[in-house]
Amino acid sequence: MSVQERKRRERAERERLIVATARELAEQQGWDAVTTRRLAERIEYSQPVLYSHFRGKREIIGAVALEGATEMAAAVRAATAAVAGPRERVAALARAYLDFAERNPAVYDALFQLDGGLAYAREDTPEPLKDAFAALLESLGEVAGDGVDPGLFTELFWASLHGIATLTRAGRLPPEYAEQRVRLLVNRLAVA
Amino acid sequence: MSVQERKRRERAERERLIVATARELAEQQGWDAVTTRRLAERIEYSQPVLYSHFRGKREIIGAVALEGATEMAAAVRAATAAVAGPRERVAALARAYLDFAERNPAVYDALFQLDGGLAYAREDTPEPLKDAFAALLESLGEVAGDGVDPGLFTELFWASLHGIATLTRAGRLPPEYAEQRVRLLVNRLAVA
DNA sequence: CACGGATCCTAGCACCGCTAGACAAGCGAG
DNA sequence: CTCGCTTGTCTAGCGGTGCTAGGATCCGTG
Repeated sequence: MSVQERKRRERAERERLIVATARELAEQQGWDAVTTRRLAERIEYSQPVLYSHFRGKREIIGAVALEGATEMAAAVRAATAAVAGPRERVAALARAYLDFAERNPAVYDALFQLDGGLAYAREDTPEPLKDAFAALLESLGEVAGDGVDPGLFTELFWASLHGIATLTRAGRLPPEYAEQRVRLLVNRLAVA
Repeated sequence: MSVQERKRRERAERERLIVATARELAEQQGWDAVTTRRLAERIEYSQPVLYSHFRGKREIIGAVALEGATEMAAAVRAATAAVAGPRERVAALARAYLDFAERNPAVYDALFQLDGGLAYAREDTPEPLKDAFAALLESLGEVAGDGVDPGLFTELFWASLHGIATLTRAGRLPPEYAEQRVRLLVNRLAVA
C-alpha cells in the first residue's frame, strides 16, 4: 500500500504547486494573466491535469482565497496581539488589514473581488473564512459600544476597510492620506 | 451641408443606442453576457461598427459608467434636497446611495468595479465623476466635524458605503440588517 | 452619369475555458 | 512471466471571446 500512499502524497504536492503557481502568476501579472494554458505550462503539465484537481478556474481562485484568508487572519492577530488598549488594537488591526490588501492584491481580489465559488456568511462557509472574520471580531467586538451587536459592528467596520482597500487600489482614492483616513475611521467608529 | 448634419445626428443616435443596449444587457444578464457579438446583434449592426464608436469594450463600459455617475449624482441630490437636518440628510444620502447600487448593479459595477478606462481623483477626471463626488461632498461636508477636511471625510464615508454596497451584493454581508448598518454608520461617522 | 469617398460587413486572427478520446505506464490475476 | 485492466496523462479540438484587415456597397458630388 506504500505505493498508493506515495502517489497520494505526490498528488497533494502537485495540487499545492498549482495553487502556489496561480497565486504567484496572479500577483506578478494580475488574474487576467492566469489562464489555464499558462498555468499548465508553468507547472509543466498539460491543461487537463488542472481539471483533475479542480473543477475549473473558479475553484483555483477559491483555493487561493482560502489560503489568503488563513494568512490574513494570522496577520491581523499578530498585529493586534502586542497592542495594549482596545482602540489602539483596532487601529493596528485596520493598518494590518489595509497593509495585507496592498501587499497581496491578487489574493485580496481572490478573496473579495473575484468569484471563487465560495459561500460567505453562511453555515457552510469554509472554516478559514469564518476564522478570518472571527479574527476581526476579537478586536472589534471590544469597541462596538453599548447596545450594538458586535457582529454587526464588525461587519460595518470591515465593510469600511474593504471600501478603502478596493477604492485605493483601483485609483479611486488618493493614497497619500491613507493614514489619516484610518485614524479618522477608528476615532469615529470605535467607541471607548 | 444638411446631409452631413443628418448623418452626424444618426451617428450620435446610434452611439446612444449602443450604450443603452450595453447597459440593458448588463442589467439583465450581467456584464459577462455583454459580448461584442451579442451587443452588435442587438443593435442590428455588425461587430466592427462598435469599434467605429468606441476603442473597445472598455470604453463602452466607461460610457455606461459616466451615464451612471450622472444619474447617481441626481439621485443623491434628490434624496437629500427635501431633508432638514444635516445628519438626517446624510442618512438619506446613505440610503439613496445604497439603493442606487442595489437597483442598478451593472451600472454600479461599471462605475466602481470594472475597468472602464476612466481616470479617478485627478484633474482629467471626467466631469460626471467629479460631479458625483461633489454631490456627496455637499451633504457630507456639513458633518465632517471640526478640524477634519471635508474632502477626506467624504472619501471615508463614501468608501464605507462602497464597502457595504459591494459586500452586500456579493453575498458577503447578510442583507437583513442593512438599515441597522446604515444607522450605525451615520450615527458614528457623522458629527453634529 | 460616372466617379470617389464614406460606410459597413464578411471572414479571420489569436486567445480563452473546458473536454473527448487516444495512448502509455504500471498494477494484480492467472 | 504474461496478459488485461485501471490509472494517469497528453494531443487535439469545440465553441466562445475581443478585435481587425480588406473587400463590397452605397450615395452625394462634380
